[in-house]
Amino acid sequence: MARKPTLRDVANAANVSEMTVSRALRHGTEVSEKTRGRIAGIATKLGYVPNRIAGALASRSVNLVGVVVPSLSSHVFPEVLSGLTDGLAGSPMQPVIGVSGYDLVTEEGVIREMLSWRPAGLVVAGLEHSDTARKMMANAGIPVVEIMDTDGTPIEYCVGISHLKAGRLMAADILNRGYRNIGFIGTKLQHDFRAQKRLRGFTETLTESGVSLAGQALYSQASSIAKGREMTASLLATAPDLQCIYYSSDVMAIGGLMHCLASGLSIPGDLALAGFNNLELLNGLPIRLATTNSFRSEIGRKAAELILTAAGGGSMPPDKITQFQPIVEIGDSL
Amino acid sequence: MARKPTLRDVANAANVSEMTVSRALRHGTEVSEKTRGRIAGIATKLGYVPNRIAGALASRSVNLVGVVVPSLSSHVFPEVLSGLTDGLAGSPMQPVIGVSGYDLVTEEGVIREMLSWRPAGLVVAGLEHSDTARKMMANAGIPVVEIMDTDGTPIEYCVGISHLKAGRLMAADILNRGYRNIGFIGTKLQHDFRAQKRLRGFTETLTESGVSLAGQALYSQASSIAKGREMTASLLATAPDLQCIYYSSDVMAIGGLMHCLASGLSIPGDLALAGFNNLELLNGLPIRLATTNSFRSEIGRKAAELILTAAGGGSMPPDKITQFQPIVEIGDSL
DNA sequence: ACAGATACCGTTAGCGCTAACAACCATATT
DNA sequence: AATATGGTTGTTAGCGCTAACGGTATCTGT
Repeated sequence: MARKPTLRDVANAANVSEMTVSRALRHGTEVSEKTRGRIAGIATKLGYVPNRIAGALASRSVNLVGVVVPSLSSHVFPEVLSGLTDGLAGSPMQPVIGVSGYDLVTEEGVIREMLSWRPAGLVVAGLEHSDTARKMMANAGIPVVEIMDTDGTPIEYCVGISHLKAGRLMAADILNRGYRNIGFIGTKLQHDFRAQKRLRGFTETLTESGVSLAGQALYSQASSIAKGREMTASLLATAPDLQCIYYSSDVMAIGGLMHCLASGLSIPGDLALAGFNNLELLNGLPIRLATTNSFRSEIGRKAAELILTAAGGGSMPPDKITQFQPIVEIGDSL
Repeated sequence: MARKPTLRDVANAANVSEMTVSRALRHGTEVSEKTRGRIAGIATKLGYVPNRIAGALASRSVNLVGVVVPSLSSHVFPEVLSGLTDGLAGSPMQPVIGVSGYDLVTEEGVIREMLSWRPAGLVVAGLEHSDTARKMMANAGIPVVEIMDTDGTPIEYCVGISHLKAGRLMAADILNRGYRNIGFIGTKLQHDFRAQKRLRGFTETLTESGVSLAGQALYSQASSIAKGREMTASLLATAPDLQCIYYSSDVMAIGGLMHCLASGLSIPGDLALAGFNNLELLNGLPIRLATTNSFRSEIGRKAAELILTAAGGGSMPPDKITQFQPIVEIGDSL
């Protein structure tokens, strides 16, 4: 009993052909209820686990959806994934998650690996990829959905928000409230293209009003409350008359809030704060931080929907790009 | 050019046998450098992507490691996964992530799905599984590592900490500091077996000192700062003379901290707080919260190591259980 | 009673790749 | 010159499953 039982073992034990077992164990149609039951019993008794590798090869179809995200530790992609999982629930499709680590070379490898398993669809975060990765996805012959971002040219489908616009909207709100001495604190700007775009949109709108960034601090590593707090302190040390700081993420903004709590700065009187993402984490804090809703789970759900209709041969929506409108939540920190 | 190119297409174009192409594209050994280069060129020109499904079926080996975790949104499992990914880096193994949603029935389905792809190894969170799931894993013929928890009987290998002990240690520390009026706030207790065990260990040690829980609040949904804050407020309303609260997670404890900040309670003077996990999130807060280190990334790394040596046919460690010792970080909140 | 429909099950021929072995050639060895 | 050696390529036979089609028995309607 060293070898795992195969379809043939079940077929022999049940005195039917392999095909009958295959039919009985999959849909159960075209097989009499009596033999179906008998086969099912024998299969469980033998501990038979179907071999999808063989099944996929024979049927040339795989019920997997590849999902490639930059990171799992940022609070944002897990929410996208949960939206995607919800959207896939009820269908036979299963998500397979790959992590690119915000690195295009790694991403290319992950995508290549995923495509070699011939998934039914591919969901990838971002619009920026290596040339080879882009070519592979374009020629994969499966639906490809790029998510999170809409500022760029998608390979095929695209679901997300405009981060340029998100930056612009926040800048406009900040300017409207009369702030002129404005700073920015960001992390991972070299690798996080969406954070770059928010900063670009933000500064563009400031410039249009004749305002320029009064201070800026960048950090190459990941966001954290501690880093946000520390960077806020040091930025204020170099630019003491800052009235408002825009952060590349909510987590960093919470760090800013912690600095204000510790040094007795009132918000928004002494310092106004704004983050991005509208994370669940913001609820329960001493003050409602300004942020922008990024529709993470909605994006995941919509991506799942696209993959499912495409894989089901359904008629696809004419517009390849699904754009959600970033919504600024003012909170009490502006 | 509708059909994806196969090994045969490349072989025909290069005027060699399929086998030679297969060899050239995999290890590159047993093939002259000249033809290897020619084949590689033709393969890229044709946009050939190897079909691992066929390869896996033929070679009866798959370089995937299945990983089943209850959730991705809890801050804790992403860290385990990153440790695991690090441990797998440099090997040909790739992790495939499945989410069980803290539900044993869902977990069984996810495990079945994973095993049907015949992975090289399986990593599963927790020691509690359905009977069928347990049987499937035991008969899978691959290395199985249960992680996070060591309080129970593992199927094969097991890497984690004793949550019973973690609860006991924290209780001892709290008692040592003289607290006698002690409460507990927890989430997901029906489904999170490890949180259950911490609570059990905690109350056991209290009982041994003749102390019983002076108050307790449970919530069935997921942890969040907002919920922690809210539950702290309501628990204090029913039990105003509580001196100390033990939370099932750091995130909930942060909520407790937020309540204290908002209502002017001093920590630990008016109320002492303790969480669990030692999340990165704790850094940068106004006060260092007491917590217990749960060695998340170390667990992931060790699990990867076990899978790799088992898959490589290496000699496995004699002890099936790798136990890390939970370390209480007192911080400033006790 | 007989064509046609229906339900059930079997046979054949792969899916695209690789393990295992066989074969060949050039060079080195005795 | 005969033999051995190692490097390089080809051939054969599946891996475990399913699509497509074929067959047989039972049933239906007229």
